[in-house]
Amino acid sequence: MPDPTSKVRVRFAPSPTGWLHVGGARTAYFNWLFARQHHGRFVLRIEDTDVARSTPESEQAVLDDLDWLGLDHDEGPDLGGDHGPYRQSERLAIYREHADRLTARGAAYPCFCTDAELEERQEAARAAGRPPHYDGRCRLRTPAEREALRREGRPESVRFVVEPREWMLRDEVRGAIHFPAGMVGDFVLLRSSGHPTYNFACVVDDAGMRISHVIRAEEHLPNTARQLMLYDALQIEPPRFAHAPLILNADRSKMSKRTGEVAVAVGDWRLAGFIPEALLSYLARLGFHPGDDREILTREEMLEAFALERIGKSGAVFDPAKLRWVNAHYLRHASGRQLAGWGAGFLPDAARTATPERLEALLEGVRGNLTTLAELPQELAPFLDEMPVFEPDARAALDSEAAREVCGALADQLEGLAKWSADEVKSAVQSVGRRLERKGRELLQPVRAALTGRTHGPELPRVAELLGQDRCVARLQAVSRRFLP
RNA sequence: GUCCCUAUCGUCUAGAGGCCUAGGACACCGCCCUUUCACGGCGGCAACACGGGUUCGAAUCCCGUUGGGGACGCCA
Repeated sequence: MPDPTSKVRVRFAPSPTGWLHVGGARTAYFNWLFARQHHGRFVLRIEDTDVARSTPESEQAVLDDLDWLGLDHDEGPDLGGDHGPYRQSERLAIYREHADRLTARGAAYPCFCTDAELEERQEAARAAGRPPHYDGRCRLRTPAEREALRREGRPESVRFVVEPREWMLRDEVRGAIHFPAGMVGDFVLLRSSGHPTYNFACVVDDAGMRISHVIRAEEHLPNTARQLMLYDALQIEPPRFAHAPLILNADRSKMSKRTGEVAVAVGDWRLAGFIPEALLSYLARLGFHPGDDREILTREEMLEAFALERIGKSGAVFDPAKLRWVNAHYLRHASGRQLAGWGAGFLPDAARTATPERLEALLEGVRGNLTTLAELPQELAPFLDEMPVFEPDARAALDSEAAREVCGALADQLEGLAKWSADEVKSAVQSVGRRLERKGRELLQPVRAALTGRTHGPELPRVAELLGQDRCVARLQAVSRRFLP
């Protein structure tokens, strides 16, 4: 519950130009944790100033992914709040007002350079080995020149006057960071379209929305210098900043949409059968350490353990293998009911139509063999279909006189059973083993293969229990008669 | 090119001058448990980038080199 007296206000500010990706999910999680543990407010702000790339569909997708992850916000475009609107495209007048104020004070000025001119000069500067900054040529124009340029119909943007001084940031995770003078040139505040640029909108909104802590990824570190300048010019106390390390590809480049041998979209992991708890737990440990040996932390445990000072400084490679391990861990320890909820979208029709009790029993039976929910159909199939589909190694395990003999003998034994339980089946198998003088792999592997068509799965007595007497007998008989579909 | 950040096993990381013969986890390998596979348990492999300082003592502090990354945009 947000506490109205808490001063902590954090935000997650995605741009709706695609899907939520894992880096964004981690940033959102860190912000959410910080807000919740300080009983503050978690604000969702949509940064849709890039008109060409922003779409309502994308905004909805991001909202859906956050919802799936269970990262609920307190203020946002969908909920409203006291500091809205929460979509930057709806705050244009606010940016204009601030830009005008800065211009009136001489802290900003109109710029009439065109894209082509800018690009040309930038390239020239690069070629000459100079920093590719704006050369400031519109800064000194007289009012008369400006009027003339305006009449020519040239595009008019607003640029910020960058003072020749150095800046210092006290980052909550990195400590003091010095930005020397001359690091950046006069940058654009308002585009000729009237839309603000990222740094300007970010500062105006963080200030306007009373954000106390900006927790975001390291890629924004150089931006912070510009933002500090803006806070200073606007005479606003800046928030505290915490920059988390980047999430990296296997080659240590920034994990992004294009370099993808690994899925980066949260939605892709969801579709691949990963559960939100596992994804969040894994992501949290990328660049964060709880201070003890725990590898998997639930949301509640993270609420206890999370601290800005425990965020690391160096980039972290995203390792799908470890995510798989975390996911499998959650699945193995889940109840049938939980699994039924998580796995709803992955269940085959035959499982959907089963009674809840039957479904939960099946899920608890197979959970030990699951890494992702996407494996549900194949793991469940032996228990749902009339006859199993035999995998190659199961066929191989059954391809001997000895194996068929075991199956035949066990079929007879099971057929005569008056009571059907895991224990009864177990002793029947034991007695067949004794009689035919077979044990271990020689005995159990053919039985498993005959019953399920596979060489791995739940413990045998449990398999038998879930399958029922008739199907067990039928399957063993089929194999003993060399009848493999 | 310029600026900024960063540097411990393949990967995620612990480590705040002596507790370090560098700990945990994933992955990999072996053994045990289970009359099978998996799960689990136990064990193994495997790292302080390099060079200078400071100090009685450095993975830890300082400087440099190298590597990696990010940013330099009317993208965010």
